Amino acid sequence: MSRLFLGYSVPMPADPARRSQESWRAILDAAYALFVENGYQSVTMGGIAARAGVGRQTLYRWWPSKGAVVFEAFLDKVSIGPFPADGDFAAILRAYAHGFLTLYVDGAGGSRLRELIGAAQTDPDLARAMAEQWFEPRRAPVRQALREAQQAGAVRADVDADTALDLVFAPLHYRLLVSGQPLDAAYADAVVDLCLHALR
Amino acid sequence: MSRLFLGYSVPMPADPARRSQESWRAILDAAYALFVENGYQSVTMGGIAARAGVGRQTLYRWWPSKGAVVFEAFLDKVSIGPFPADGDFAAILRAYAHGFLTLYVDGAGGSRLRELIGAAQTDPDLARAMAEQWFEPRRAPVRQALREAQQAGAVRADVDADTALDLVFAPLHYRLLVSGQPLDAAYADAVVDLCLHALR
Amino acid sequence: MSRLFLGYSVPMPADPARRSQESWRAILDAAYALFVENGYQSVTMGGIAARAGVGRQTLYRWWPSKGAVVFEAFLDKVSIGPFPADGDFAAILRAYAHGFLTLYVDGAGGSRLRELIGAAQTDPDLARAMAEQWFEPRRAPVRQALREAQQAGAVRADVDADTALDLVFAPLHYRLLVSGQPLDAAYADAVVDLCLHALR
Amino acid sequence: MSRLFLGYSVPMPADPARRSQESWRAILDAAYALFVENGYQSVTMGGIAARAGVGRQTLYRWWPSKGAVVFEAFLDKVSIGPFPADGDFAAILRAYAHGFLTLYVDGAGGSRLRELIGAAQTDPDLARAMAEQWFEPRRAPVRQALREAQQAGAVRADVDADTALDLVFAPLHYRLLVSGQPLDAAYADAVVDLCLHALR
DNA sequence: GCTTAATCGAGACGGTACGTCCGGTCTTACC
DNA sequence: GGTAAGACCGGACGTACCGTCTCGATTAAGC
Repeated sequence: MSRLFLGYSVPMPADPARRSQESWRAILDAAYALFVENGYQSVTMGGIAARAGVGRQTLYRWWPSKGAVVFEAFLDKVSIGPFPADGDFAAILRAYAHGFLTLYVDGAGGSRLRELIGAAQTDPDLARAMAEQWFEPRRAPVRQALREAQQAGAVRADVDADTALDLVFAPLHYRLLVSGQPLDAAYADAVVDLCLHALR
Repeated sequence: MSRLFLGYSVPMPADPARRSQESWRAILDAAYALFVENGYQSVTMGGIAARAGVGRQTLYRWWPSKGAVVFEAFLDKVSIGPFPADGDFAAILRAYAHGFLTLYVDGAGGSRLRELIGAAQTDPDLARAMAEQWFEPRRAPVRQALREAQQAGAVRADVDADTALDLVFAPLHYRLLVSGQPLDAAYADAVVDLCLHALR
Repeated sequence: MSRLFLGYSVPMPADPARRSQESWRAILDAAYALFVENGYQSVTMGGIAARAGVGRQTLYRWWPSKGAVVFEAFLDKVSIGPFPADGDFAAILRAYAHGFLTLYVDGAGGSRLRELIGAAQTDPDLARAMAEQWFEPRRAPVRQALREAQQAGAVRADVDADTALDLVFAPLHYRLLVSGQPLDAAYADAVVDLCLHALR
Repeated sequence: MSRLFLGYSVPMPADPARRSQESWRAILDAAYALFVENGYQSVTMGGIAARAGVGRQTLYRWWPSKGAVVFEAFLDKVSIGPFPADGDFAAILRAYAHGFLTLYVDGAGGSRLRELIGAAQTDPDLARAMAEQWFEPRRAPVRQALREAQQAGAVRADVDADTALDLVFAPLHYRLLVSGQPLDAAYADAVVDLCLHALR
């Protein structure tokens, strides 16, 4: 038997109700602190356990890998938004674009997200967990707003919603992960404008 | 003293003219083979050296890290294009989009590129090298074609060229690296169409 | 408060009358089976508990250590003798020598005794328990017979009884534990003969 | 291919000539110090490596187990004798008996030997190594002296030499390892006297 | 019969040692 | 001086047990 953890399928580790809340808290705190301070690479299972004052086995009992712990710690600490979810579609789009931008550029943990995405390239479970737990929840309201705008006739109805969403989310992450070119407010605005133009 | 290697700054390791061509060849072949067969994570410096029949020190003498060797091996083996560089801008854009798509989806080494990009998230030297040696050379001709199209009046002149390029390159990499949604020809076409619409 | 267990002094664990007879039986059976099958080293408290279908705490409640459980299981299962306790002293000596020999060479649990003696070298409690519960009960009748033989004038009276006993018991255990030389019936006979010669 | 180490058969670890003399010295010193200070049980491979300022892998490269390291360290540090090897057989016997006695009772490392013998009960390689490298070299001169005494007619010629030797060596080790009764000079003398009586 | 307390199976917990793997440096002998 | 070979120190890995602890469920006495 097995259970799902953030999309991970791991051997059933008995009853989650029996796990120690103190240890769980201490582990997430320690993992996040080490992640933010020194970066993903230098986080180690042993280091997290030591900082949390916890046995190493306790980590392995509840998480299958370093990526899983760090990502759960990330989810536990980092939030984005909330943003206006109704009203002008253009404003919604702009709010989200600037929200991501701020997170990636300013935020302590946010600016480390790219390292997590990097780790996910060789860890399919982490990749799935991140897609489901982090990205999709942030795309969903925008997708909803887009559909409403399409029904209202403010946006072309012949475009697949996810493809349209990618038009604005993708460039931000492309600069974050790939191109190395500047990622700033002016760029976010330009992308949003082009996107709106494409969708009109 | 130091020299530049693919953007890496490494301590000057004596006279490059004296390096063994056989070893160099064997190392790149071994590194690429291991990379394609088992993935980036499981490539090790020792493994490359053993497979190449080479001393471990020889790797460290000429490359600063695993990422550097593997990326040079990748550059050595994987190519994309050439694509038509003049004529209809839309056709050029489409050719490039499909070129990347094919590489990432079909190609042996190409489908491993995402792992290299992943590694680059915690290795700034590798990130710079990849941006300069891999991505920029593939963007340059498209940027040139875009500018000519702008001068010809076929494309809006009030858009920054790199931002415009991102509109088509970014979504492909976003789906590759982040979203987990399908990356196929229909998507590439849709993205190109939207992009052209935005730029008209 | 504390109680004595086979020479161990352990914290008093409440009322022994309340202990579960089923668990006690199952534990001794499991411990002995694991000991005989895989040897002392590979016996673990957790392994015993699992095989006995018993909680780990139940072991720790009634026994202070692995050595204590295994030795009690050993005592519970392994016996030697009885041997003729009166009559010719030489015959008694020979009977005991061959009894030990058979146990060590043939017996399932007996041939594992050397491992228990080994463990006792770093566990004073186990050493004491073994001396009192295993070795002394087997020496006592021989000592008694020796003293009677001394009084009857069949054996020199100027020799300390324990020293004399050692002359025959020691070589058997020396070959078992130390020298690695063959331990067989011919050797046992030779030792007994020499011993009798020394004591005449 | 493999090589012999103190009777151990281990996978061939390349050229012993290349091993670091400094590390080798530091390891034996550290192992012996920890052994004498805290006892065999509490010696760990990691502890030896740390105290020696050596990588853990270096231990595993050259020794197959804790027992092997500690025993080599023991051999390196602990000596016994030399004793007079010719002249009166009784005197030789007495010298050896007192030599062992002194080692086991007084000596720092010597009094730990029983723990090594204990470990050997579950480690056949260690048992063999100890028999060949420690015990046999100490028995050999006495065996030689015994044979000369037999030829000179001072000792019965109808007794197997090793059996006769056991008569005096065994009781000392029996009290050390098994019986828990006092091991002192008076006992050693009594044993030697009885032994000489048996052999006359 | 009811309550109360100790024992039971189960298993999570903080630790410690294991033996392996790899990173990056160094040494040696050959070319 | 570059090279193949490989020993070296360091340190992270994931596993196995240790001995303690907490949890309900069960059981057995004493009221």
